[in-house]
Amino acid sequence: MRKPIGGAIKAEQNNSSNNSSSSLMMMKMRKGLWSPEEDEKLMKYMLNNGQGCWSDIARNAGLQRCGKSCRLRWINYLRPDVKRGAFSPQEEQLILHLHSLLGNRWSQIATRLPGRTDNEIKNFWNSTVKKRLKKSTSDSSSPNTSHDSSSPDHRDIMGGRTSMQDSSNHVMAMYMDATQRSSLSSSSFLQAMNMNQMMERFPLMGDHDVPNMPILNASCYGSTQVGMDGNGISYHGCTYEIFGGNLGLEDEFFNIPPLENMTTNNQDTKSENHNDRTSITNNMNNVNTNHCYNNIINNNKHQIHAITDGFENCWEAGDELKVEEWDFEELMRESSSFTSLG
DNA sequence: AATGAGGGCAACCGCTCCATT
DNA sequence: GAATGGAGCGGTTGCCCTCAT
Repeated sequence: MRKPIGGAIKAEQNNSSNNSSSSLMMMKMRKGLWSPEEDEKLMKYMLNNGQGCWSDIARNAGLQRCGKSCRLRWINYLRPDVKRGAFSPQEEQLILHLHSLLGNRWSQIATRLPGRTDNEIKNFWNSTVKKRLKKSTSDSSSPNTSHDSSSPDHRDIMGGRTSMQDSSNHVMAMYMDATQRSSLSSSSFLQAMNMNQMMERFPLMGDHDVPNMPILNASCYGSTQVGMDGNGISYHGCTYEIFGGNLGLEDEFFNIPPLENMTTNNQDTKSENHNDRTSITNNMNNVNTNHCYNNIINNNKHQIHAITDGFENCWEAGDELKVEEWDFEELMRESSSFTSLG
């Protein structure tokens, strides 16, 4: 909602009939783009006095802005540690990953990307990533794409494809369910769509001849391990493209944890929307470490076949990968270790 | 060179949460 | 317990820029 600089001073819309100080303040409140002078004022004030009550800051800094506006400007633009410029492939990957965990909780995602603001990430998602997802969806829905799962070649590779498709539907349903319950936005729906496509391209999950292999039920979905190379997702040594590839992360793992996590432990529907922000974080901070996940990450970080080892370890151990056993903080440490953001 | 479309991004809006009174 | 105000969050808007025509 960019407005002309200096254009929207409400005083001009009112006359002097209202004499209260608060009204005067409101009358003088400036909106729209920040001028360099305003930036300088706010920056100086913040550096000298530090953060406090934002309405006081606005007043004391001599700004005709509301505290809210000052806060936003500081956080999104003036803060010394704010990182600007294009997102690196690693950052992109981490955003995708975190979004699969957290949905549109941009502030939560932003805390995992040093120097990036929630607004920036949100904008990035709403423009770039959504576009890619849409493109990816339309590409794969095209009957002539190289990923056409109905092609004979593909079918050869896709042993057990039928179950995969059923399973991916399951995932979709699950995801949708989680989406509904957690009030996630349409972007999550898009992502779910994309996840389905991804799942359709993972032949070996359906091919995995392990009795009782719980293909893509909520638990297994939670531990779906996907390796990344420069061109996309690798699974059992096969490479599948997502988002047109080029997401980097050579020889590294990319875990797609279950979105179900986010809700099964938060059945209290009141926790949804805003107040589940904290409950989710707290929940994740308090969960026990999923040893299966840690086995995979810690012991087999750079080996594709480790993925299946991880699965088998899980099921041999008879683990029901309960969603509450998933250690978010641990994951984040691992994530940061393989994304080397800076 | 002119212009229209689309994308990127900064900033506002409305809402909720939380602390204080 | 209710009211109030500040802070923070996600959604949305609309201006500016770039690019295709």
